[in-house]
Amino acid sequence: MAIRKTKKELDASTEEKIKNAARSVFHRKGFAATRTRDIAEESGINLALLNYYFRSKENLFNIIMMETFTGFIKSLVLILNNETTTLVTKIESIAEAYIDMLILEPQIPLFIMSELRSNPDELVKTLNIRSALMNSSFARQYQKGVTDGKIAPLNMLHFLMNLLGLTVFPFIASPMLKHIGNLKDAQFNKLMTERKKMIPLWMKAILKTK
Amino acid sequence: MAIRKTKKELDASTEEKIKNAARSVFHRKGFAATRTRDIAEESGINLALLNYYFRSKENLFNIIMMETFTGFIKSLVLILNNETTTLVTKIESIAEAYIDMLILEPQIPLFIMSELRSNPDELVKTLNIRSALMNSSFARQYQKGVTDGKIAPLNMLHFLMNLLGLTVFPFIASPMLKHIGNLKDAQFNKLMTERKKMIPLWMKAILKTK
DNA sequence: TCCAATTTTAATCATTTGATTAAAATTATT
DNA sequence: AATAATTTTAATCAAATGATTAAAATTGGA
Repeated sequence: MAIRKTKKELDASTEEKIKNAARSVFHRKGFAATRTRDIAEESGINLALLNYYFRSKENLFNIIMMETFTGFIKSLVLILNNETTTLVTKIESIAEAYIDMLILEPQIPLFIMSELRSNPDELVKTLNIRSALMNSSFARQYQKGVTDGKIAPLNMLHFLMNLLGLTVFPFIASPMLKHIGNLKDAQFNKLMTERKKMIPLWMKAILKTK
Repeated sequence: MAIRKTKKELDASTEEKIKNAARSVFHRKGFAATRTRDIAEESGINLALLNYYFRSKENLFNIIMMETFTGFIKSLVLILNNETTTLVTKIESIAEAYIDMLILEPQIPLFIMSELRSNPDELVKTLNIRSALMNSSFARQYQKGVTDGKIAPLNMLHFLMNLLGLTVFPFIASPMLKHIGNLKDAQFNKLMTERKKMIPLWMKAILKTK
């Protein structure tokens, strides 16, 4: 006999509907420009339900922000901590994973960076990305490369800025870039897909620069 | 005899005081998070004066946005249109000019990109960066380099993304980067200053990548 | 010095917006 | 089916916010 689910479980749980709408609106407009009524409307619920389930706009936002940020960082940390891959493979994985992700959710980087500007690093500190990166397999491979003279002796942060700059920046600047190149979304995405192969080549060239 | 100035000219013109405060607050918090009262307070004026001089928050914002954006693009267009410099020199000039600018005004890129997301390209179209770039000295040098086989055959937009990504992105991601590297402002700026020399080297390496 | 024009202020409006409340509707339990 | 618990709604509140207005103060010119 089929298991009987409660109504709540059946219709995607109102709570989840609100969160999905909130995620969409917050990502698109940011905290300050988002009205709780926007979220209510987009999720097809009564405004009061938002406060019933989440107590406040701020609380709902913090939940979304936390999920979004951890989701964004998780892939990076996972790849950098993989003990079974080479440094070059890690670069390839990051370019591929992030560009795939960002083609699907292009608003995420700008959302995160904008909101981090107002929120004085609380969240960043909580997740402690520093120790996750500095003790990673990648960090050791990078240091060894430098010591062995196979990598130009450069602060690892430069490496990170370069990799993320090449990968993430185009999505942040996409309104400008689309205009300059007269590109539709599909053409822009095609360019980004090309970069999945190119960025590793470029990063290798950078690593060897003296 | 000394020329007698009107009171308006003497005390930096109320209008200018309001604009300066508005620029500062808008750059820091963005349009939606900015209260007209914030601007009034920061400029030491009565709230009504803002509307007396600028009619509305939106109008004042548009003025600031226009000035900021043109200021940001102007350097780029000027350098790329210089007929007397080589392509490599142009790269060096851009890295140097932008990093110098951004060390002084690090909020500008995030401000521009955030606001461009809501404002569907109106402004971008008005300035018509496309034609300014596509007909530039740089564009011709780049195409010639590709035809002569001295530059890897790549869409010029990739080049632009790379140069701006390496130069501008660190300032957009600075809250995260400062945390990861445990950096104070001065240390961060020192890293950025290092990049003025490194970015041209990296870009040259990228241009040769096949 | 006096007057008209400009600038500034204090008070107030109207709307927007986040949040609450009490009642209604629905669901789960007995 | 009756009752208790949960969920949803409509109405409303209070504070925040952009804007206006009428009066006061200041300024520049006659």
